[in-house]
Amino acid sequence: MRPEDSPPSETATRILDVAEKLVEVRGFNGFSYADVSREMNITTAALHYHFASKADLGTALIARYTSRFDEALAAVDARTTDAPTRLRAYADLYLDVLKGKRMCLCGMMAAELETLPEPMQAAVLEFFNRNQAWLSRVLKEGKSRGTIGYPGSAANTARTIIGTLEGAMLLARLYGDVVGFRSATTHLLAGLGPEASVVRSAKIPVSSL
Amino acid sequence: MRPEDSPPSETATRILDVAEKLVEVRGFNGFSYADVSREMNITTAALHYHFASKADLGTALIARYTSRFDEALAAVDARTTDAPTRLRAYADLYLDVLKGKRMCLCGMMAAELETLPEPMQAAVLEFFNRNQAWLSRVLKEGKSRGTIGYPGSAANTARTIIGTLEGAMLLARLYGDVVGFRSATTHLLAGLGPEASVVRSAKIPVSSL
DNA sequence: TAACTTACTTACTAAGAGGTAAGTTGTCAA
DNA sequence: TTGACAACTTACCTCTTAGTAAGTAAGTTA
Repeated sequence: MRPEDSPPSETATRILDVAEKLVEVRGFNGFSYADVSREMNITTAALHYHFASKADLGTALIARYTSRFDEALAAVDARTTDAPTRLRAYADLYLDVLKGKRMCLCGMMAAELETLPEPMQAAVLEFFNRNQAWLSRVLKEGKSRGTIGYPGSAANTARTIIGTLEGAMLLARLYGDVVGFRSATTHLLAGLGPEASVVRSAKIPVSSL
Repeated sequence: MRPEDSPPSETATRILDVAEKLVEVRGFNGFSYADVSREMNITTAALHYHFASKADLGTALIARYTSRFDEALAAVDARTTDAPTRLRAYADLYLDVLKGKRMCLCGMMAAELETLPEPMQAAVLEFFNRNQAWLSRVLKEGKSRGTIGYPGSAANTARTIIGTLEGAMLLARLYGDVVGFRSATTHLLAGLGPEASVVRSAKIPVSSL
């Protein structure tokens, strides 16, 4: 077994690349070490050398995905201070993943959550918590500057945004078109205009409390 | 093997019940015949008697789920003619499934789509097509009566609605609360008020075309 | 140059997957 | 009362799964 905490070797990186694609297309329960090994001309034993167990591989996948997302969000922060533009940029991050019949890695794992080993479950939750925290921050800033509006709490709205984007990805992949994803994000962001702060006089009734 | 096209026996129904719950919690790739047999005090061979292959079981699951949904939609149609009320009722259908840490059966299978045998893939797509058709009809009726508004095509809006609800379920299950789901549906439906027909003067810029 | 490390391979194992063939039991119609 | 059938069980099979143990070739370090 290879030493821990050392910078990931080139092979380890390639394994993560192949495995990530497999998870995003087939899910964590939908691929095996054999699939990865086949695509790499390497034995499954070699995979175990780099990632002792499948759970370890899964945890590493989520960790890398999360930190990439963190970097992307930091880049968005650096690029603009305008909240609506930041939200649009956030939606575009999902768009990048979607190309190539893929789902968001963590969206996929969220669906399979109950079957995942506990450390992976915690890591998936952490990914969404970070997204929610970033979005909440942007939403609050936007509201205080009057560029954005939403009813209820920022945290709840953030969660709604994430859910909408994950769902839009699911459907876009199903129908094999990116156009549907675009219209969904447009609809979503349009609903976050400044006027949305006002609680709408519910034309559409709220059912059972 | 049992004769086909006969009305499903009581045992077959129970198998479907148990399997459906397993799929909604763990996914189609996340359970085995052994899991079902364990929960039923029956052998796996008996399962094969009722459903020759796992693919057959999966197809039967989707068929039953789809026809139940069809019935529910027909019931909504019978209950009210008001488009906004119909949409709210539609969202409430998802809410029923969500209780008990479950995902929509077909939402789950949509995530795993690439790993499913082709007949199941077709059946999943059919489920979403029917939902889209029903929603499109309701949306068009609502628009013509001025009770509902949306930009772009009814088909695209319908797909957005489905995606939003599926995504909201995913997140609600992840965080173990139904409240988030409610706020997501409220946000969604609020964005379908009559004034939404007007193409908004995009406060939030549309990025790359 | 001996000792150690890294990055693998070969060759295995146990458990679990989906699936099958043949036999058993109970019910019911002719 | 017999034979046919539905609804199973027992006892298997084969393949795939994750995982392991032992060995090896190519460096690297002391």
